[in-house]
Order: sequence, then structure tokens, then C-alpha cells
Amino acid sequence: MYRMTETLGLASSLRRGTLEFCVLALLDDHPRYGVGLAQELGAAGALATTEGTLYPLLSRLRRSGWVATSWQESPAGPPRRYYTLTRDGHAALEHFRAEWVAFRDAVDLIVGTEIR
Amino acid sequence: MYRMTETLGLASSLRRGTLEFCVLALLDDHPRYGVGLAQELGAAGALATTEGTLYPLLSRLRRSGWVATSWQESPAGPPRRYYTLTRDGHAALEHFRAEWVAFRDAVDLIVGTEIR
DNA sequence: GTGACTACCTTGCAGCGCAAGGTACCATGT
DNA sequence: ACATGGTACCTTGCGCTGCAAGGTAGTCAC
Repeated sequence: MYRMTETLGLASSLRRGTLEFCVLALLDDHPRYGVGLAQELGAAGALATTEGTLYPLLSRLRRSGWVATSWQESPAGPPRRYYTLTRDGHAALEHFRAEWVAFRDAVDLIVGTEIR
Repeated sequence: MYRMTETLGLASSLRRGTLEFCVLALLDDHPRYGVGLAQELGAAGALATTEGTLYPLLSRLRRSGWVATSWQESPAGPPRRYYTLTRDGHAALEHFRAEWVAFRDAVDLIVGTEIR
């Protein structure tokens, strides 16, 4: 019998390597703060993630110089840290797009999911 | 300046989580041996991988019961270990296809690569 | 027997997503 | 002033998998 428990981590494995670029792409649209990013990714279904993933990820992006941050007052609550795409971040995103398309098409071809 | 060295591992990160299913898909076509699989993946460009990855991966598939193996003489060289997709393996592959399509479309939508 | 080719296997590591734990600010009510 | 609830951010420990590097072993030709 096919064991469902052996694939429960599949979506998580798929996210690995792409999630940070999805974050860059969201920031390409306009600056956002942490929880806002989490909500947008959650809305994308297959890209939903947790704070334990998101904040270290944002920290890595910051240290890479791909995003810059600034603090702003929130309407009613603690201050929010906004993230903005840098020039380097934009370049990294462009590079990812090319790599992703090549990878995606290769997988589609082998797996047989290219018919859309 | 955008640091190219920071993305050299990008293709590798993308492969993570999908490579084993690409192997299952190749075996869905017909049984193959290790080096043959490596060559097919290599031909797919973005899915090229190393023996250090492939053999532990095949070992995991075997222990999961997703593939069965048998030894066959080679034309001129050492014997080859052939891998065949099991019923469980086929089911796992079908499940991956659904998850992959959902994930792929979500990334395409966010990153802006949905126009094909 | 030696060397080249072919095929398979294992080990150690880096890096990232998850789960769980934590700190801190603001607003409201007592 | 203090407690509570909501909001926002952060860190740590872990499991997992692809890569790099090291290894064993069978076949064939010389």
C-alpha cells in the first residue's frame, strides 16, 4: 500500500531553493513587512511558510545585500520592519527567473506535466 | 555589484525535492541502471547530478519500496543494477505530479514566469 | 599481472525549511 | 500601575538531501 506519510514533506521540499526568490519577487512589486509577506505567501497556497523559515530567510537576504530594511510605525501595534529590494536583489531575481524557467521546463518534460 | 558566486548553488537547490521524482518518472518509462539514469538526467540539463547524489537517492527509493532492483550482465563490463518502478513508486509519482503542478503554477504566478 | 574502462557505493558536510521557544511593543480594561 | 490580548519580530535545534570526495569491484585488452 502506498504510504501517504512518506510524502507529507513534499511541498516543503519543493519550496526549498525557490522561497527566497518568491519573497524577492513580492518585494519587487512593493516594499512589505514580515507578516505581510507571510500572508501573501500563504495566499499562494503551495508557498505558505512559517515565521521560523521566513525571518531567517529575510535575515539572509539582508546580509546578502539583496534587501534593505527600515522601521515604520504600524496603525495600531508594534512597529513594523519593511523590506525593500536592492539593485543587487533585483539582479538576483532576474537570474533566478532564467534558472527557474530552465529547471521548470526540464522537470515538466521528464515528469510529463508540460501540457498546460 | 551583484555577486554571481552567491547563486552558483541555485540549480542544486532547485533540484532538491524534485530529483527523486524525476528518477521515478524515468523509470516509469522503462527500467534503467544507475549510470543510464545519470546520463538521462544529464541530458535534461538543469537536472544533471552526481553519483554521490544519485546512489544514495536510489538507495532511499529502494528502502521506501518505490523501486525494485535486479542485476544483469552488461555488454562489456561489470554487471549493472537495474531499477524498476513498483506499484507504490508509481502512486508516489502520481502524487508528485499533482503537487508539482500546484507548486509550479504558484511560483510562476508570483515570479512572473507564467507566460510560456 | 597491469591498466583502463565501467559500475556501484559510502561518508562528511553545507544549507534551508520546520517546529518550538522566546522577546517586545501597543492598546484596552481594571 | 498592572494584566491581558493582539501584533510583530527573532533565535535555536533539528532533519533532510544534493554535492564533493573517497572508496571497492568486475570486465577486457595488452
